[in-house]
Amino acid sequence: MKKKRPTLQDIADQVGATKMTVSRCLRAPESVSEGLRERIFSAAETIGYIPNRAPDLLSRATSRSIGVLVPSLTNQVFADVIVGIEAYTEPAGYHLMLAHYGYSPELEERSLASLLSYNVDGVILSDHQHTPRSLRMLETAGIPVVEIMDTYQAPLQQAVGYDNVRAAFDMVSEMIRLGRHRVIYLGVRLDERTRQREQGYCQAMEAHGLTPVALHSRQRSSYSVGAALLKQILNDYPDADGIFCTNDDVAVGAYFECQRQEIDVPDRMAIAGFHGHDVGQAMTPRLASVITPRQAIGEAAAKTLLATLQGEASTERVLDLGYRIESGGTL
Amino acid sequence: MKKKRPTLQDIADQVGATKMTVSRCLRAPESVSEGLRERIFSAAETIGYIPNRAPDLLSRATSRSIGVLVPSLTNQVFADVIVGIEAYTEPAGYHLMLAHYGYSPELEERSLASLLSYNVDGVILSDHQHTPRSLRMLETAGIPVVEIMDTYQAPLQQAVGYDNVRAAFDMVSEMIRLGRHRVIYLGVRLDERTRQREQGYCQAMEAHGLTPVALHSRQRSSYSVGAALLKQILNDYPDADGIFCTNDDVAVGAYFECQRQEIDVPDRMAIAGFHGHDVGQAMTPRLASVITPRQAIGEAAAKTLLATLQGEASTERVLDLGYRIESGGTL
DNA sequence: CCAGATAATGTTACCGGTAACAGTGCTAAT
DNA sequence: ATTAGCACTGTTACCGGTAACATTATCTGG
Repeated sequence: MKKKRPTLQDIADQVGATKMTVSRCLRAPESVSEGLRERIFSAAETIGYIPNRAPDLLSRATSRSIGVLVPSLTNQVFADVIVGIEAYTEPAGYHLMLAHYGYSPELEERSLASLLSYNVDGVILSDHQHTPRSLRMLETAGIPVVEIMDTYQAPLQQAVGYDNVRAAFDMVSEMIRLGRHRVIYLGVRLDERTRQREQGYCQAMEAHGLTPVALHSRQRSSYSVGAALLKQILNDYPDADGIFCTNDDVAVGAYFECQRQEIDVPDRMAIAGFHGHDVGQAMTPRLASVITPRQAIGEAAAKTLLATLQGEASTERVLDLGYRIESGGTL
Repeated sequence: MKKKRPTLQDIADQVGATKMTVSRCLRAPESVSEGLRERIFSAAETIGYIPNRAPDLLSRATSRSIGVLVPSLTNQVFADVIVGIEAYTEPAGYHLMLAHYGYSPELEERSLASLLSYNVDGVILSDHQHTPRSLRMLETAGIPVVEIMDTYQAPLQQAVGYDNVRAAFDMVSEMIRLGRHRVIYLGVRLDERTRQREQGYCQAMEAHGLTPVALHSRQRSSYSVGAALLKQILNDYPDADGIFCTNDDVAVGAYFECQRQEIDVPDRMAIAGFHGHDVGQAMTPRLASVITPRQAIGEAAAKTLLATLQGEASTERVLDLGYRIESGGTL
């Protein structure tokens, strides 16, 4: 026999009123007479009342929660995004329901179903690739959806991000401009964005009459993958003079390997990463990278979502927050 | 006029049955006649039914969700822990409700109240310092609680972690054993564990008749803080021959600064960190660090919590998962 | 051929807040 | 004195599943 947790009724019993009055008192204290108000508050305190979202949730008002789906929680990129989201949702009294799906649309579907079963008021998705079922669910749920991390051409509803293809194009163009002509692309885990960046890389190379060469690893991104890929390059493409990595982890890992093999960076090998994470920006030489506005993306996505929830008609469908090419000291 | 999302009743209407039958069909298909079963499933499909946790939540059964409170989402440590937790909760059909509190017990209280209002079935806390109100809420909520990241002497219910004081003591002892006698402690953001590690550091120094010196930064942990603190040491304690950092970020930042100033590591300056993150373990020389079982902590915490929820009496209150001293190449 | 088991479905009530509406008692103005 | 008006409190119903119980149809064995 476990004692159940206190309800409004328990407070009401204590002060000799109805739960309706108690409810009112807690939501609009001034609408209840002073004496009663004091007794209600003190009873709530001593009894240890904890508000309960469940009824609200059931009567379809609002769950005051936002579902956030990210491919990975350990990826620093999404940690930054989440911080940005929270910066807006927390003050607004919204709670985040976080789930990750390991870059798999099928798992995304599972997680999405789970989130929707909690009646989230809106969702933020980190990809544009969704299963037909996911699309169905989102449609029938009838809630605001924001897709982040790219300027998707045809967002479900709204998108916030930057142009991955163009960012890669710009970075590789810069490398070529600085005299690199045998730049190799390093990709890991073939997700959407890795492909887009490869596309931008290829476009830049071809625009300058150069031959694109891409190396991939199936493993998840890590420093050691970067190191392994660099070794492979030294072996298979000994005349390569630069690498453009799909993210900073790979780039830093490759740089560490260069250090070990006493390969001069950037003289012998230029290295560029993506995202501009702390490690790369703190080390010497500073890592060349595409600095992406991760936190700003989270903030903008949350802001947009909350605005939509407040019924404010959203003007634009795609919000491009851009990026910045940081040449650092490795080009 | 927005169309509301489909309910069991909608399916029931479609197939000419009651929602009770539909409910049964979805939960135990074999208890419904074959023909009806098929019609129900196909109706559910075409109508786009999404399960709804709200009623369950309200009728106090189970929310099938676990609240997880971490001080920071960007801190790699907790990302790892969360992955460990998910590894257990996800297959069990539990959803995580994540919140962070920026190392502030007051914010922890706020977040906790929010989590409890969603009727989470259990909570995992990353600290042992709680406000009186938080303690009250946990008590009245009457749900399982696991405190992680240390072997707290007197856990609220159960604790999973490692001994921060002893870990620091062991690492510093190792540094002293290797001939370092003027080791300095670098702490950031004075949270509980930073203090515990300082305590272990002091104990080790004093045990060898050495004078402990601690430097602190109020800022949050980062590579640049590590670099800044190292500069300060070179200035204020020019004869220091080693640093023990409260975490790897600070240690790696300090190492980068040594590189810039061409200070030989470890000959002139030994560096040790805490947690054994990827960067430190991937770089050359490998960073000396206390390798903590972060993911295992998450797994064990989730496992314990789920076991308690299943009514299995838990034997031990404190689970010590230990740590490992990695000497790397910086000692 | 019927009692009684068995399978399949229906009925009712409940969880805990709150919207909507309905009092109740008092003051103030006609 | 009557009544409108206001401040305060109470009553009822509802949200959507499902436990518990009731009912009906079907079947089986003596």
